[in-house]
Parts: sequence; C-alpha cells; structure tokens
Amino acid sequence: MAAPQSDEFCILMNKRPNLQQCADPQTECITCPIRKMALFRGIPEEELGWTQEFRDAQYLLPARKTLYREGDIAHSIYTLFDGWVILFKILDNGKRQVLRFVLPGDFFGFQVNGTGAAAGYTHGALALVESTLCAFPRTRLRSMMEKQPQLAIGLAEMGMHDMTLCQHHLIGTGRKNARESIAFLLLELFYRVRMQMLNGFDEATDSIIFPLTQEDIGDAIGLTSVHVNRVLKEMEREGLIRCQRKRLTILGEEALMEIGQFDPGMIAPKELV
Amino acid sequence: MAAPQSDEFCILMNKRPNLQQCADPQTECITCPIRKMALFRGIPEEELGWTQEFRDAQYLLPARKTLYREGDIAHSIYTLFDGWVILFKILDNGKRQVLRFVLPGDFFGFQVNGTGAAAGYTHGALALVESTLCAFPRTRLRSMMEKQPQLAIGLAEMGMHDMTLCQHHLIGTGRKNARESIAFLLLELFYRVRMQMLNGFDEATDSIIFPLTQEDIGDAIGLTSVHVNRVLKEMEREGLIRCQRKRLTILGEEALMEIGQFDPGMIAPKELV
DNA sequence: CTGTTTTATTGATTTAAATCAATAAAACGG
DNA sequence: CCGTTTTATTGATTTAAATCAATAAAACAG
Repeated sequence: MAAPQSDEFCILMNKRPNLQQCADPQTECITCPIRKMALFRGIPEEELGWTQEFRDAQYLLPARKTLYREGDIAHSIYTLFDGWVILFKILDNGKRQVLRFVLPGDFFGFQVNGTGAAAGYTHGALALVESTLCAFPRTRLRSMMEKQPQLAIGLAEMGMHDMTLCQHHLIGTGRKNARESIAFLLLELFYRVRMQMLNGFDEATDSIIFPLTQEDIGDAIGLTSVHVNRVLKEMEREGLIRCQRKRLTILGEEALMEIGQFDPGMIAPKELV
Repeated sequence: MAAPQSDEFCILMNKRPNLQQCADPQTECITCPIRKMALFRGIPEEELGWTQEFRDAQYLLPARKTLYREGDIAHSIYTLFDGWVILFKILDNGKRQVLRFVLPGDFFGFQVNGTGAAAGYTHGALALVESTLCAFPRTRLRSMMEKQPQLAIGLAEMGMHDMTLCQHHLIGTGRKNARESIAFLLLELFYRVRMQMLNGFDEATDSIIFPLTQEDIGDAIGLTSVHVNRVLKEMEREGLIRCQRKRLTILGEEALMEIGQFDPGMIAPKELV
C-alpha cells in the first residue's frame, strides 16, 4: 500500500495533472475483484504482497480527461480498475486513430519509444468516463518480471490478446466496408463489456453502457462521424440495434454477426500453449 | 540437434506438405548469426544448449508456398532464419488482409485459437521467396518459459514490437490516403530489411530485394492492386522510388518520410523498461 | 526456348465514403 | 434552470479509390 503523497505520487501528479489520488482505503491487490482477468491472474495469493508493494497507488481520472499524451515521459504503467479508456494517436493532418479500447482489467501504458527514464509513450490515453486506475512504476517492471516469470508470461499473453484485437481492427479498416466494420466493432465491445460484467456481479443482458461518441467510433475504424451516423441510423431502422443516450442495445445479434463476420471465440483471451 | 526423420519431423511433414527438412549440418543455435535479433537474444551462451534441444529442426519452404492456413492445427512455432514470409487472413468475401511481414529473425506462429493440442492458427502463412525456418514444438513453450524467464520477457518484447507495427498499419489503413500509406510501407520494409542486413554482413544501400507483388502491397494497406500501381507509377515519375524486377530503390528518402509520416525510430525493436 | 500463367499497366466508368453545410438534440457548467 | 458547448442528424455535392476491361510485360514450367 502506497503511503499517501509518496514521492511517486508527487512525481506522477506533476506530470499527470488530471489525476486525483483515491481516498483510503484503496482496494488491495489481494482482494481485487478484477484480478482474475488482469495481469496478475496467474500469480498465487501468497505472492500478491509484492504486487501490492510494486503498485504505486490508485487514481481517479475524470471523464473526457487525458491521462497522458504521445511523447509524455512514461513514469507509470496502468491497470484499468474501473471505467473506459481509449488509446489513440494524432496524425500530422490532425486526424485521430483510436488504437485500443481499454476495459476494466486491461493493462496499458507499456508501449514506449526510447529506453530508461527518458522513454515516452507512443500514443495518448483518454478516459471516456470517470475511471479508476492502478498505477505501477515502469522502471521496476523488468526486475519484477525476473522475480516472477509468471508476470512476463502474463504480459506476453495479454500482448497476444491485444494483438488479435488490433489485427481485427486492421482487417476492418483494410478490407471491410462501413457497415461490416461497424457491426464488428459494436459486437466486439458488447462482448468484451459483457464478458467483464459476467465476471462475477451481473447477468447476461442485451444492453451495455456505451460511452463512445460517433466520432470515437469513426476514429476507431477510419470513417467520418457523419458516415458512422448514417450507418447506425440504418441499423436502427432495420431493428438490429438501438444506440442512444450512451447505451447500446443489440437486437439482431445473429444478423450483426453475419454482417460483421464476428465470432466471439476469436476475441477470447489467449493463452500461450 | 534434431535427429533426422524424428517423430516431430514426421508429424510436421504430414501436416505441412510444402516443407522440406534441411540437409545436415543444420545451423546450430549457439552459432546462429541472427540470434542477437531473435527470440533468444537475451539468453546467455551457456544456456543455448536447451534452446537447441527445444528446437525441432530447420526446414526449407519454397517460394510462393503456404506454410499453414488459418485453422490448421498449430504444432509448431517458427523463427524465420532466411527469406520473407507474410501472415494473412482471408475474409468471407474472399478478400485478403496481410497482417504482418515476417523478416529474418522474426518469430511467428504463436497466435492460435483454442488451447492445447487442438489449437489452430488464427491466420495463414505464405513464403514470398524460398525461406528457411527454425521450428519449435508449441507444446513445450510454456515449460521453456518457466525454465527461462528471459524467454517470456523476450516474447513480450517482440510482441510489443509487432504490436507497434500493427498499430502503424492500422493508422495507415484508417487515417492515411493511398500515397501516404504506400510511402510509409515502402520505408518501413526498406528500413527493416536494411537494419537486418546491417546486422553483420552488408553495408548501407538505397536498394533492397523486394519480392512483394502490387497485390501484396494492396492487401497490406487495403487498396486494389490497380490503385497501388497508379500510385507507384506516379512516385516513379516524381523520382521518389524505383520499383521493378523485385527490387525497390529509395531515391527520395526525405520526401517519402514526409509523405508517409515515417520516423525510423518508431519501428525500432522495443524493450520493456 | 516456348507456350502458359502471373503480374503490371493504362483508360473509362462507377461508387462508397468524404466533405460541406445547416439545424436539432443532448450534455454540461455554473 | 439557462446559456453554452458538444454531439447527433440529414441533405447536397464532391472525390478518392474501386471496378470493369483490355493489353503488355515478366516470370515460370517443362
């Protein structure tokens, strides 16, 4: 458990003005409800002491605030405890590409350019809704992995999962049309959110909280928000979905799967061997 | 060193009809010239005995032959020793998306659906030119990583590198036009090939062997071969490149970098911390 | 070397999605 | 609650790239 106002906290707050440290008592790693899906899932209970020690603290990031920008010095890596974060890159022409949707249990912030203390994030990170983050100092990651090989294996496995998602997004932007690509994205997020909810404290539903704007969707799959709107409206008219007031309802799951060429199995977390 | 016609060899040959086992003497891991860039780069000399033992054998895959298809049972993971391989996915509509260009020293074949012996590759693999592969039995990967944490760290780092490339391809298909996207791809491959050549036995040059067809390029960045041709011809007319007879020459490196928004640093291999 | 297949090239036409533009509806801050 | 900002919606027009089509050139197999 990090001491309130630790050195690491102060460094982090200087650089990450949008963060607020959570009030004690913070969630402890050993009782963490999302642990079984997170980076430390393979690590036995009795070892979680050092996980906790490794962790800096929990922070709160308000809705629509930036956690870090591309190029910012990368002090920390993060696990999303609660909320919804997007990782993105801004191009020279001002356009934005969403690289990843981060959901609770997901690990992020380890992709950097350069090495050591000067390493900078390769992308930006933005909260779509108020989010709670567990921060870990980046510089200790390697020694932690050497102490706990399971951590490196977990990181490799999570990397593989992220890679699969990234490749599916690439297939979407590269070889699917707007309708197919949108159908896939909606189902992917629907399944990922629901999988995470089912992880204990909620039951199956055809509806999820969905905080993306149409521009966010467009920036994820390479379309303008205008065109995303037209396709979503058409899908609503066809009775496939309902998408309003930050809530997405899947009405024609089978039809959408057909359109988007989506199979839930392919986005399941991966295991090495 | 694998015994000729080992069990593993026989299993592999039944499933991978295009493979030919290399004649002895095979390259040994301990003297492998590409080791410093490959998965085992962090592993000390004295430990490479088991790497060699872990390895099944070296195989030859002829040009334009398929190593495996999506869904094939994944017996092996591979390091490309020499040649050029693409990983791809075929969509329901018959279109193809190239997911990754595999160059010597790169590791591939670990992305699978399912677990254990029934796991199937998530993508297909095709040699663009005659290629030499080192094969490792997939089922032993986890125990090997547990024995050698450095291997898991290496895998995580390579995964991160692949992820960066995949994200750049996503940015290309999502938010760049044909000209920008092609400029980026040509430079990426030019730098990756040259980096690998410089790794010992060749000097800087403005020209590389480039076995991609215009259709391969199009399938990598989501364009038709017709449109790729028009853009390449235009770039040739402008004196930026020369691209013919399976050879690519970069004549206007600065201008191409500007067009493609390419920075060599961003495709450099990543280190965790 | 020679017929066959694959790949490259170029023009004419169509189309999916972008752009431009103008409200309407929601969300937000005080 | 109220003015302001962000997001959604819809129509009209343009455009980058796809599609269709027809050689030319290169690569390949025997």
